[in-house]
Amino acid sequence: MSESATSPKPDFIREIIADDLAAGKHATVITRFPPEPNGYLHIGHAKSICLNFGIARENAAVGAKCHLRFDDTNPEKEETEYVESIKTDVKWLGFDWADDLYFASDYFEFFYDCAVHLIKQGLAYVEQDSAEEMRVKRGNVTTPGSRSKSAERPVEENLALFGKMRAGEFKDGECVLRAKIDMASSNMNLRDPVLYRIMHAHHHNTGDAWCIYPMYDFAHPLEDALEHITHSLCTLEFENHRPLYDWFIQNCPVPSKPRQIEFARLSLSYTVMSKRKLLQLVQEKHVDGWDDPRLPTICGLRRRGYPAAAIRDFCKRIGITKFNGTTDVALLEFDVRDFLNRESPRRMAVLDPVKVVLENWSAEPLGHADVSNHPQNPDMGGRQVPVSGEVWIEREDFMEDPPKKFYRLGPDRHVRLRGGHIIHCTSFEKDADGRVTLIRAEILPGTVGKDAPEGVRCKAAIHWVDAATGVDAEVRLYDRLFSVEDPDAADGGFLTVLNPDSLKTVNAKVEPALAAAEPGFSCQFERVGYFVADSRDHEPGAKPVFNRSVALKDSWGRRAGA
RNA sequence: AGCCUCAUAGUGUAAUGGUAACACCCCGGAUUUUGAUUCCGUUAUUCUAGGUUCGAGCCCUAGUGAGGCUACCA
Repeated sequence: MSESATSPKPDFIREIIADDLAAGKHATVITRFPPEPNGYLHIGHAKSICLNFGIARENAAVGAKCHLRFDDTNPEKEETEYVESIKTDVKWLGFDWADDLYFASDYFEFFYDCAVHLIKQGLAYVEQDSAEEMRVKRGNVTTPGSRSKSAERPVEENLALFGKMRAGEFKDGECVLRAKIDMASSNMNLRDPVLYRIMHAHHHNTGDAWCIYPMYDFAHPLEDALEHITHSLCTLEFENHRPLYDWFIQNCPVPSKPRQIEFARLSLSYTVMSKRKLLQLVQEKHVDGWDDPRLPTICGLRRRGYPAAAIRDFCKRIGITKFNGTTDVALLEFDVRDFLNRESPRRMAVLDPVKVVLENWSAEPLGHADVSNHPQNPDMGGRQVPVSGEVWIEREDFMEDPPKKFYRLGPDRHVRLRGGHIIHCTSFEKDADGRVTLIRAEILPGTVGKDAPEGVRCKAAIHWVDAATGVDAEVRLYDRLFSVEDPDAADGGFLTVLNPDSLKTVNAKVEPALAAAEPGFSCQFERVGYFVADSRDHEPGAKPVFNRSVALKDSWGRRAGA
């Protein structure tokens, strides 16, 4: 069992698609995930990826597909590094574009032809007003805009001018190509939008072949139509662009008529999701890089130990609507815990060790303890953990003066070493600061695999690591993701870390079986949380490094270890 | 201010015009060789006001609140 097998909720988009299919409007479904390669993917993109690739997968019976298309129409912000990272992350999330990998920049010639077509129809013209003049003449939401003299230029002149734009005879910003639609429209997007601007810039894909680049509004519908996309799914902020999208589909010589449908983007509590701010965090080195485990980037979540299947489960859980809300990260964390709980083997580790000396060990010495890898799933088998007369236990599992409902070790108390004996604490030592330095205890012979004998009160089993064979491991601790104090502050917003102690490193004792953990291996450290062998730092043969992934719930009303 | 979109427990989502529900979170209980898991249970919901209708979360009108648009970004 991996990912929960529940089929996705039939959201409004899937209903539209089902209706279109039933009505014979399309023989199949083709969707697309169209990122601009100007940054790394984050959990918000995962929602879109799961939607688009998910729909394709669900309609595989009619040959549905989902394209991966890089919307690379702005050479200033795009880099090959981002293209590669996006491919990696989409794959890691468990999706496959097969042969359908495209670049908007491969369609530049077609876009150009469409522009020429619009000019010939009298539907586009070369504007020589400056950006500032254009802004002023565009009017505002209450007052209609007005056209410049450029709009009256004859077709032949526009054609010649546009040819010169392409030929590089103008400098950046000297002129643009605009669609001729409606300067009085209540929809600002229709007030003669810019189609092409001049940029003498190097493009990651087309190099220096072009010095004019198409705008998103113009290029996107053409890209969709060219690829025979049936349903073009995008986020809510493009709602007002749909009339323009349809206008281009209507007025350009395109081979198909895609339909744009909008849904709400993901917003997560306590989390920065804007590409701009993520970029800032990375560039200003507030974080370790794009894959810093505190970041909500796909690679960050991966390094943090979030399974791809859990992210997919989460995307199913939150559904698709047009409601603009903020999802609590608790929903995400639940799916991660839920998946890890089912899939991760259990291992023992001690983060803050105190030594326990078992003074009567020779009364019933064990070579090893037999421990189940997953008590709820016997199929995962068990393992033998070496044990001797000295073990490490967690400091917080011993209390000198325990409160009422503390069930673990204390003076003259009993507790079970998981998979081993029940032990009885006989004495302990403290240093000058009152810190416990050593615990002395006795094993109760005959209690391995047996209930506590009559009269012995033992309600808990604690994890431990054998002092003789335990392995030192580096463990990186962190809890919450990054957050912004005031994202919309007048000063541009201050980026703050919710927990400044995040990402601190401690040295832990782990059982020998973990020393050989493969990168990406996740396990549950009993009563402490889920950990993953770091997928980036951990080199085979080196000392293992673990990241704490998601804390277990703690019965004291907080997250364990928080 | 004009136009567009949205509004269901604390959070995310369901509900051919016909008894408002599921999950998460929270709290309580049972089981437990992980204070986890599992199981059971508690609390709490249709933004407001009108209208249509035998009947409205759903349809209509107005209001309120939230988001988007006034880039040669996507």
